[in-house]
Amino acid sequence: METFQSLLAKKLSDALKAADLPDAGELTPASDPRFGDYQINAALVLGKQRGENPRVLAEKIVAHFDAGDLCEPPGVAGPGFINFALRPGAVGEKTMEVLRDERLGVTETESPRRIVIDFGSPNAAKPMHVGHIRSTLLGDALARIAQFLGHEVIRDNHIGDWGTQFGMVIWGWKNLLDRQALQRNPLAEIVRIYKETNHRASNEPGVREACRQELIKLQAGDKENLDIWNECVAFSMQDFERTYKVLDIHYDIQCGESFYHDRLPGVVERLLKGGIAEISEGAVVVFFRDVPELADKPLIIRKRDGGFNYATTDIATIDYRVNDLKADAIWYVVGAPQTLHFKQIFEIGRREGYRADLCHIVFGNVLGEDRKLMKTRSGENVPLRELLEEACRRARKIIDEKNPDLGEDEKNDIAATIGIGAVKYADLLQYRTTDYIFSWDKMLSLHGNTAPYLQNAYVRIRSIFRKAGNPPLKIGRLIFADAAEINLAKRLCQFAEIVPQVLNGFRPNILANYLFELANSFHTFYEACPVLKSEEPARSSRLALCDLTARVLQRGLDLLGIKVPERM
RNA sequence: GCGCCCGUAGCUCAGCCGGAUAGAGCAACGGAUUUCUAAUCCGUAGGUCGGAGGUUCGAAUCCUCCCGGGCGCGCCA
Repeated sequence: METFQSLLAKKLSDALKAADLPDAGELTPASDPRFGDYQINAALVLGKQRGENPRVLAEKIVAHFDAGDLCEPPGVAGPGFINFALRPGAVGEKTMEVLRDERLGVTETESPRRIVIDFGSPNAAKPMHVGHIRSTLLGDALARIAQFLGHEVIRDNHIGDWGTQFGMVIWGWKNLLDRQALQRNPLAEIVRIYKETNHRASNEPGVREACRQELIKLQAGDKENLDIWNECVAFSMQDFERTYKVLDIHYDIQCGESFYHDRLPGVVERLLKGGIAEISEGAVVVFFRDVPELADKPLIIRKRDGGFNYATTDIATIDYRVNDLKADAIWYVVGAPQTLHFKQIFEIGRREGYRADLCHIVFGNVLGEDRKLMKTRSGENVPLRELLEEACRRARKIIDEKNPDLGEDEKNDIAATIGIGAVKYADLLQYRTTDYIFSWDKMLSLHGNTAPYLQNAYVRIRSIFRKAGNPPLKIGRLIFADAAEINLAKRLCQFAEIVPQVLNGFRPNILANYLFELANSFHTFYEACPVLKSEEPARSSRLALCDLTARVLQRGLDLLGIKVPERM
């Protein structure tokens, strides 16, 4: 479906051609409502290129512009902007078109790609904590949006299940394990033995060496150690799954580090043979002498002791995703500290001749309200499950105050929808690279740009339809008697313009912001325009606007991984 | 030392491939409620966009330097 933006862009292109000018500038929403709905700076750009007066050029373009029924004849303003104001009739028709469209006007991409999205990636033998939340939420949202836009998405959980920590876990398992505690809470017991072993290993050289030996045995395929490892990983996965269920996160594949274990020797051999890697000080190293930025940043892919490290694994991972999964693009949703690492890894990918589009999608830290990395009072990472439970608990408390008559089960369901939604929305609302200050009070606030605010707009609409007995929509034509109605309609038409932009720079925050503005426009409409009490044909028209608003809110929030309640 | 990221209203943040008078939310202040859920709406006030130069008709945005904060830089992941 064409958007207003694409329609205007076409007409503008025609006008430029007719005026014997090349395409230039960018058609954007008007920076101020006083300038209309859209604007373009083409005349300014062309004026600069050709050394001509931009206002004269703008007049020339406008003279050739065929507005049709779409908009008023465009005006020239300021230094040479061309402003477009949509005609109400065109807004009405476009809104009806969106109303009839399952996809709410969003067209699928013309160049679908197969995209592997690597996000989440917790470490086995440790519970998930706040440090995993941004990668998980951001990756999931990008996956949902890319999929909706018609890409083939493979969500991959690259679990850290083969690190050196398993030497300690296995030693602890053999020497410290409390079987009963394991049965009660497996992951907690694994964490306990890991911590205790870690503590002892740093004080007792004998324990340290014993752990090293356990790791070597594991990597050599020792049956007993492999069994222990398998059990630990299984317990971890169960724990992750519980959290993923709460968060409504789903993976297509979960190829952790261990999946690549037996491919590592081949990777090193190939890179050595291809001249990409060389031996230096006993280790196998890749140098990037011709890349200024990396010239003094070599990458070790096999340690002097013959062991492999995570760089080797990541190269093997690219191999698999490109050669076996046939990925056109791989998106790594991984924190900013690993920027250098991915530059190195991607450069190796290029040297291997891979054409896939490799992106490191960085994001900032989660900070506490003291502006330092978010930790518990005792200085440990905040377990994700506890954080999510706290969100639901707080949401529940507010529901008890606001709507005490709801049933117990419904209250709990709503609390989960609101609490989890609040956590997700607060995170996604912010541009991903900025550090994010975690604040319960802000995200669950009853006021402002929060998930509950957006959910409330949806709930108000559902309430209207319940009260009206869920009548079938009578789709006649829309009536714009009040400014709030046409403003809402224009906003609804913008959904199709916003969604594709999210992938340009990986910015779910622009979708979150759009949804806030939509909810805001709706609330204004809601205050100004009674729906059920109004006479026909306004009543049907307003019901249609309500219905479409609900659908856009629901779909938009769904693209962010957020659910909506029917009541709250 | 080198490299990357960040510095915008009292607070939290948008805006950053140059464009019109720099926008939200919170907090503050003033209004609106016989409610289709006030978890709402309307309004007021609040800024040398860290600083200094430069490019440009035009700079929060691009370039250089400086200050301040974070992170990363060969055998952890």
